[in-house]
Amino acid sequence: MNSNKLSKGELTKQRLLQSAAKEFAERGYHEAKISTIVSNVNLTQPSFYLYFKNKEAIFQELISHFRNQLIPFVERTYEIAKLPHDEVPQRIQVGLSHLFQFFASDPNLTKVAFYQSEQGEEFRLVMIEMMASIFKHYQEVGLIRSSLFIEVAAEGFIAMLDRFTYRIILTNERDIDTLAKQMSDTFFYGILAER
Amino acid sequence: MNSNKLSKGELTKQRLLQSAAKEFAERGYHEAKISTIVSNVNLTQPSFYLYFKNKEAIFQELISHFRNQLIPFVERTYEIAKLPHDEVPQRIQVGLSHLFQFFASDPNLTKVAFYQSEQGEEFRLVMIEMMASIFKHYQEVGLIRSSLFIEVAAEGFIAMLDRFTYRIILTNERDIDTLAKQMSDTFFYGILAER
Amino acid sequence: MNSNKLSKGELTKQRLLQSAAKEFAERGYHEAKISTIVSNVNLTQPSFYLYFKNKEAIFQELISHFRNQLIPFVERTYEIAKLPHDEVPQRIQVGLSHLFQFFASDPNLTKVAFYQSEQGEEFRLVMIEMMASIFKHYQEVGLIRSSLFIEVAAEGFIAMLDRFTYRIILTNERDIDTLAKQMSDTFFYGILAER
Amino acid sequence: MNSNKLSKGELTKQRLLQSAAKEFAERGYHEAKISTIVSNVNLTQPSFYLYFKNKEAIFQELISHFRNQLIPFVERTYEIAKLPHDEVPQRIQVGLSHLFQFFASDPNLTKVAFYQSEQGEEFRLVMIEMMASIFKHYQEVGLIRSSLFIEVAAEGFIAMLDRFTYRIILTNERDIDTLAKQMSDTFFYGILAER
DNA sequence: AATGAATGAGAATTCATTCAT
DNA sequence: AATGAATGAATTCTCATTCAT
Repeated sequence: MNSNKLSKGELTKQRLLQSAAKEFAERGYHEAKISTIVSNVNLTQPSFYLYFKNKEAIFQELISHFRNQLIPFVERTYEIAKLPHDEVPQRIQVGLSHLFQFFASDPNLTKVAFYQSEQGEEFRLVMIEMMASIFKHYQEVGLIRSSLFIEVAAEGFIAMLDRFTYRIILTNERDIDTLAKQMSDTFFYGILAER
Repeated sequence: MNSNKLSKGELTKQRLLQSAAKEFAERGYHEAKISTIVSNVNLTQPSFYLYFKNKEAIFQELISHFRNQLIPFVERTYEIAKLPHDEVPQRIQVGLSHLFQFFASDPNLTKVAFYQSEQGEEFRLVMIEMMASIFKHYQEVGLIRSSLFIEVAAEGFIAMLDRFTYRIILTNERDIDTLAKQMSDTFFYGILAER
Repeated sequence: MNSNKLSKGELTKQRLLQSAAKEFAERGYHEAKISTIVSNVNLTQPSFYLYFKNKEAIFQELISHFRNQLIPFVERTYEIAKLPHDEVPQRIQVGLSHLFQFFASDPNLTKVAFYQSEQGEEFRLVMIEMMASIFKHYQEVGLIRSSLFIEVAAEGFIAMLDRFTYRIILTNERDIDTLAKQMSDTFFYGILAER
Repeated sequence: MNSNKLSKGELTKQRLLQSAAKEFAERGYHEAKISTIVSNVNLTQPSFYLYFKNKEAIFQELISHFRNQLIPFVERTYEIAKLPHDEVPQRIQVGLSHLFQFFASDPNLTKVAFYQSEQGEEFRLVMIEMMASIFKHYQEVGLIRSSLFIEVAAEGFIAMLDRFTYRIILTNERDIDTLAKQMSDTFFYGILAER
C-alpha cells in the first residue's frame, strides 16, 4: 500500500526508522545504541550515517513524523466544537477512541514521542489546549456545567487519555472502544451517585 | 536513636543521597553522572564508593526510601473507607491534598521515583489499587454510583493525580489545596450540565 | 598529440587532478577528503577509483606532474652560468622572476608540492644544488666574491625564494617582477652601507 | 633544576606534553594519535583526559608555552637597536646565534610551533616585524644602506633563519655558531665581488 | 574519612575503499 | 563512464569504577 516502489535506499531508511523507534522506545534516547539499531536491520554502523547525520537526527525525524501526523489529527478534532450540539458525549467519546487508535497504530513511535522526547510535553500541551477550547465552547452553550474549571478538566482529561494510551500501548488488555467509552463515562458523569 | 546527632560519615551519606536525587531528577538515571553527584557535595569520586556499592545502589536506596514513605502513607489513606460516610468528597479531597503535599515535600525524590525509575509504575499501581478499593467500598454503600467502572475511575484518578503532581513539582503555579479542590470537583461531579 | 581533444574520461581525470590539487592545497594530504575532491567535480566516490588506485596515487600523480615541470625548468636555469658574464645580476634576477612566475602559474600545485609533500624538500635541494652550481661558476670567474660561503648562500637564496613564493601564492600583494628585483638587490648587495 | 618536587600528576602532565610534542612534530596535528602519545609514557587513553580536555587543548598548551618563551626572547632582541652602533654585524650575528640555540633547545616544540601550527606564520611575522624595526633603525643612523628594501630584507632574513633552523633541528650537520656567522656574512655583505 | 592517579569498557563518528549494477 | 549502497578500520572521548595511600 504505502510501499509503491521504494528504492533500496529508501527502504533501508524506513527500516532504520522503524528499528530506531523500537530501540528508542525500549531504552530511551541515551541508552539507545546505534549499533543495535543497525544490527536489527542487518547493517553496519557506517551505513547508518548514509541516511542520518547522527543519532539526534534520526530521533528528530521520528518526532517530526509524529508531529506531522498528530497536529492535523488534533486540528480535525477541534471540529467537534463546530458540530450540532446533540450527542456531545457521544462525539467526544468517538474522538477519544480515534486518538487511542492513532496512538496504538504505531506504539513505538507514540511511546518515543510522548515519553522519551522533550517534545512530549509540547504534544500534551497541544492536546490540553484543544480540549480546553472544546470544553469552553460547550460550556458557553450550556452543555457543560458552568462551575467546571475548564483548565483543570482539560488537563485531567488528557492525563487520563495519556494514561490509558500508555496502557493500550504496553498491554493490550482491553479493547479500545470499550476503554474510550468507560473513560468518557467516568469523565462526563463523575463518580458520585445521587446529587 | 537515628537521632539528630549524625556522625560525619552519616552526614556525608545523606548529602550524597540528596545530591543524587537532584542529579537523577534532572537528568535521569543513565545521564546522571557520579562525578556531578560528588562534586556537588565537594567530594571526590572514590569517596562515593565508600558509601555506595555503585550507581545502581544509590539509586535503589533513593527509591527504597521513597517506598518506605509512600506505602505507610497509602495504608493510612485506605482508612478513609473506614470512616463515617458523610462528607466523602471532602475526605477524599483532603487525602488528595495530603498526597500532593507529600509528593511536593521532596520533589526531586518524587520525580525520580515516579518518572525515572522502573518502579514508578509499581507505585502507581499501588495507588490505583488503593483508590479502587476505596471507590468500591463507597460504591457498595451507595455513595458512588453503581454504574461507575471502578478500575477505570481509579486509574483515571491516579492519572490526574500524577499529572498534577508533575505540575506542582515542576512549576509552583497553583497552591496545592486549590488544585486538590478543583481536581476533586471535576472528578466527583463530571463535566456535564443537566443531571 | 596529447592534443586538445580530450576524451570524456581524460577530461574527467584532469578535473579530478585539479580538484585534488585544490583540496590538498587547502587541507593537506591527510585532511583532504576524497568525498570533497569528487563532489567538487560532481562525481561520486566510486568514480574516483576509476581513475586512481587510491588517495596516495592521485597525490603522487600531482607531485610527479610538478616534478616533470620543475626539473626541465631548473635544467634550463643552469644555462645562466653558460652565458656571457656581463649583467649577471640582471640574469639571475630574470631567472628568479621566471621561477616565481612558474610557481604562481599553478598555486595549488606548487603549494602541495612544496609544503604538503615529503618530496618538497627534495625539490628544494634540487634548486639549492642548482644555485650552488651557478654561484660556484661565477665565483670562479670572479663575479662573486671569493669569501662567500657558496652552500649557505645557495640555501639562503632558495629560502628567500621559497618564502616569497609562499607570499605570492597566498596573497597577491606585490607584482612579481618588483619582488624579484627587490629580493635580488638584497641578496646581491647585502644590507650594509659603506663597503 | 626545574624538577624540584613535581607531584606525580604534574610529572605525568609534563611527560604527556613532551610525548605530544614528539608525536605532533613527527606526524602533524591531525595524524598525531592520542593513543601514541599516551602509550609512549605508559598510560592508557582515559588518563590523557585527566590532564587535557582534548587533543586540541594539549596542542594549544604546547604552542602557548612556545609563545611564552619566544615573545620575551624577541622583545630582548629588539634591544639590539638600542645599543651603541659599532659592531652591528657582530651583534646581530650573536642574536641570530641565540635564536638558533633557542630553537634547537627544544626541536620538537619548535617544529610543531613553526611548521605544524596555524600560529607558525604569526610567529614568523613577529620576527619579521622585529627585524624590520631593527633594520630601519640602523638605516636611519646610516649603518644600513639607504637603498635597502627594509620589508623584503627583513622577510628574507627570517626566511633564512627559518630554513637554517629547520636544518639544525633535523640534522645536526654544522655547529650553530659557524652557521650563524656564515648566514650573517652572506646577508650583510651580499654575494657580489667588487662593486 | 578521604583523595590522587589511573583504567576497562564502550559509544559515536569519520573516511577510504569496494561491490554489484 | 558512472553510481547506489555498503563496510572495515580507526579514532576521539566518556564514565563508572578501582588501587594505593
